[in-house]
Amino acid sequence: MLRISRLTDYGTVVLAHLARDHAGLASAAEVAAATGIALPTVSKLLKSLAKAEIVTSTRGPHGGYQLARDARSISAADVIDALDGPVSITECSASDSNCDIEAHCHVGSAWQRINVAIRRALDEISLADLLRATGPVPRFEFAGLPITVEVKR
Amino acid sequence: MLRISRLTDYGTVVLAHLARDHAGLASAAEVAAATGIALPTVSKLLKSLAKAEIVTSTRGPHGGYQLARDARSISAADVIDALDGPVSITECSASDSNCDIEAHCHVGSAWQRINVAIRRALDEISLADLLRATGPVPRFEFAGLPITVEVKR
DNA sequence: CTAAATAGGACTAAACTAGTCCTCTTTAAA
DNA sequence: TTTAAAGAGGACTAGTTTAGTCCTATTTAG
Repeated sequence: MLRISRLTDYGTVVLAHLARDHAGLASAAEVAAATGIALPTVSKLLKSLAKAEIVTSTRGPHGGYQLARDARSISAADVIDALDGPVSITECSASDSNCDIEAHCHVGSAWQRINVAIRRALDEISLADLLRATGPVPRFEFAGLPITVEVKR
Repeated sequence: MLRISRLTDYGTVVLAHLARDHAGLASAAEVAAATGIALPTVSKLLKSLAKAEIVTSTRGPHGGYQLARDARSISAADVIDALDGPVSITECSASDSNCDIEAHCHVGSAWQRINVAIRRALDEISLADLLRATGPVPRFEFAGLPITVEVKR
């Protein structure tokens, strides 16, 4: 597993549409038509994204949504935060840790370190990067060893 | 979200116990007592880990489990694969993609690139690394920019 | 032979997710 | 000033997933 929710995935598709069609306002209905995602779902997504200030909304006739800032200033982490809640790889890396086995746990900090690293990587990936069909594959390092990235399976 | 399941988290705790207590066989009951995780759950975890050849099992009285190989040769990705199924950040990055909106999707490859990168990072983190309470925080790079890792929120 | 241990899988309850729908508010235009 | 197009906010439901338990079979040391 270790996956983002389908809504977050759809969210990036919706944002991608707004970023491409950067002329201005697009209504939820327009986005739904363009992306093939059901209107109530698009509407829900855009409302969440507006609340997170990733898009701005305009009410009334001819209203709609548009990106609140440049696509390069919107990170994958922003989108995940808005739609899936904060990234935390384990329950105990979330703030309200009430872990039953904490007293016996010898691995807590390790997952948290991984979490910070993934988090940071997602912070650095912008919507603009997501839009580029081709481009550099992210590179990771661990413990000082550079790692070249290839598809493995 | 973007989190591993609680079972996988517990799995690392169980493996940590086996790695620390490297004298040899430990029964599921012993591990349960040492970790504070309920016996049926520990048992289930160890069965899955045995199937994935991360631990070896010995039946009969005085039987139990032990690591199948050195803790440095067991990666976080191995554990996640065994307990959570293969890592794939979105549904369509899994092999059996049957995405309804594929025709409209402009972001597919991007998540897959992120997925590969996270996957690769998890491949490089060993159980031995997880056990070190302190140690280097993983570093990531994206698009050639080195990123220093700090706790951000 | 017996008992300690794992193997395998069925099953249930709880939690979470996705998706829909309803009512209210805002606002442009007739 | 009225109307209708749009978003805001939230309640609700169905479906899926996950966690956890339990039962029966198999293996094997003593």
